[in-house]
Amino acid sequence: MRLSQLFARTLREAPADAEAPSHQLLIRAAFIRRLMAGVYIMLPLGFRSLRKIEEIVRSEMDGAGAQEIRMPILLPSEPWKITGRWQAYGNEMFKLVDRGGRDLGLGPTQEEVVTPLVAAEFRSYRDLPVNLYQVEWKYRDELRPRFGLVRGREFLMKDAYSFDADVEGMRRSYEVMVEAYRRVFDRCSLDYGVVEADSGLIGGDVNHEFLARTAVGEDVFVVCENGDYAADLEAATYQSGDEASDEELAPLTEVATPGRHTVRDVVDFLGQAPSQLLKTLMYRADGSPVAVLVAGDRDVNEHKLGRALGAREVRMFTDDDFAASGLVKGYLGPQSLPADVTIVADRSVRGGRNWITGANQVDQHVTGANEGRDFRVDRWEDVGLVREGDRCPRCGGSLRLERAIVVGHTYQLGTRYSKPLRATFLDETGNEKPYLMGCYGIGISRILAAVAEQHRDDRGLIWPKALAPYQLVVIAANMDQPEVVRTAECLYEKLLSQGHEVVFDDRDVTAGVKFADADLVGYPAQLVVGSRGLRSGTVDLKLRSSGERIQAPIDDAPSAVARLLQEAP
RNA sequence: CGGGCGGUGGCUUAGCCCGGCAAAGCGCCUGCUUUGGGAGCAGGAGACCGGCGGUUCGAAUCCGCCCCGCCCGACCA
Repeated sequence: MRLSQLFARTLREAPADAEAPSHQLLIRAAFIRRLMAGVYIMLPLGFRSLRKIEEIVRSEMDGAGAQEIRMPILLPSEPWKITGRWQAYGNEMFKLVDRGGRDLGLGPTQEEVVTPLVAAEFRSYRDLPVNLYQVEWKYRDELRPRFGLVRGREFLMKDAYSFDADVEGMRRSYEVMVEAYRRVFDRCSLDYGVVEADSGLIGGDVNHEFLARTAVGEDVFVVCENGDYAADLEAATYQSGDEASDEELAPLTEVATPGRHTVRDVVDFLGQAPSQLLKTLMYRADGSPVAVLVAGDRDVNEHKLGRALGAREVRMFTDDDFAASGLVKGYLGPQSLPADVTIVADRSVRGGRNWITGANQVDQHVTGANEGRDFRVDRWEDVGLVREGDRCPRCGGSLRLERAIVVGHTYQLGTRYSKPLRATFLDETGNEKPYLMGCYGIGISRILAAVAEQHRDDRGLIWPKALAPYQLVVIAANMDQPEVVRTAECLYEKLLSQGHEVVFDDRDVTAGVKFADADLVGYPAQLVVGSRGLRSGTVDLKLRSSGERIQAPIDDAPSAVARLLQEAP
């Protein structure tokens, strides 16, 4: 490809609406252009890199025994209504109505398509296991699209679905996929980790996220300083100091706290630490009222709360809920909650004594509140949100919060979909049983952003060979000198014929522009033909990743390029 | 959806407080001069200042409503 013809106009300055480095560089280097929030056009360079990722994923999926199919994006609503996800996905699913008035959706994921498909075709345990995958654009009306390709409303995903006859089989299929995922991310040169995660709307029990470490990322995860624990923030736990305080029990005393209804206001007013206040938060879990108790310096993890309660939907009390219940927002305490409220306390407050908490009246708090004597706890659960510095659940080491981009997520679904959709096979004894399923996603367009985020410097992108749109750029440094142009052209043709993925920068611009663009786009290697070298019969080679420059005789240039590319990461 | 910030030629921005000829750099076109790390000079094209309404003799500027985008948060590959 000649750059004079390539549909790629690089930008000297970052567009104002891009903040993340990967986003800015992908736009500046002419890989992508924004169409609207969370929706991007793939330009030739970006599309080539995206295809490379796709092919890596395909080869590893095929190698792991999965078979590629292609499922529709436009979906009927019925199976979604059966599994409850038509509602559960809510506004995150793009919904439309056809001319006949039927509800349709754009696919955010495809369990509801693949499960009935397999159930209709593979009816016997003899057919199992089977694993089907596709690479297709997905649609989710995200609450907040972010960082360009990192979280789009339209994104390219590889989704695979395994079907097994029993739990052991499902686990084996799962392991095979996890190993394939490791190879995919290794081949993409990603610095990544595997963590325990929350299964969200997909459901199921065991699941893992593959996280690419980045300074900007849509995801927060927790790691132990000793490296023995890592989990997504939504799933992370911590050791709670269970040792009971030996403090003497103080009497329950009301104190006036006029106008002070935030934790900060109250403890400052009373001259105490936030950890001494017992926060009482009202939730509705599948409709039932639940009070959650945590220390004043900790937040509730609603994902963990939902799981602890076995609830599908957990949301905080609205003002209407407060009005209907007669509880006083801002001055809640567990002492006088009605009997129909389930009181859930985070394990970390178990040892605490003499709490400050609300008095259930405006402008009143109490001190000296104690569990057992003054209030009851119906359930002790692990529902606290991990904070920086909490103790590791494995070793007690200090936990740290880091950001990452989730590039893959694997789930052991069990019968989450096969049961409601009545997707069954006949086992050895002739009994109908639901399939044991797994599902496995890789964000392909997201990998493009994650790799850009991890492989760059202040000059631009630094693509690993496996993902670079082209391996090499041949730069003619002096377009006014026919000898230079002729030599560059000749080398370009030769490299092309040898099968290299090479572009020829034959644009009529100054050398500086070409060098800057070559660094910005991030070709792994650059070959520079200029009048300076030509005098001594040489060309210059540069490795983008290390900045290493060498000279090679013109005749030897193609093999020198091949050797240099060998070295490139 | 809540909080914060923003929308002015293709891009980055100034102008907005304090109303009075829409401006600069980059990019683009023409010509000349240049040519190894985003060259120089000269000329040129390109903007109903996000939209609608209001105030005013006069609105990019003031007021109201709406739309769009970015960042933080709640959700996710």
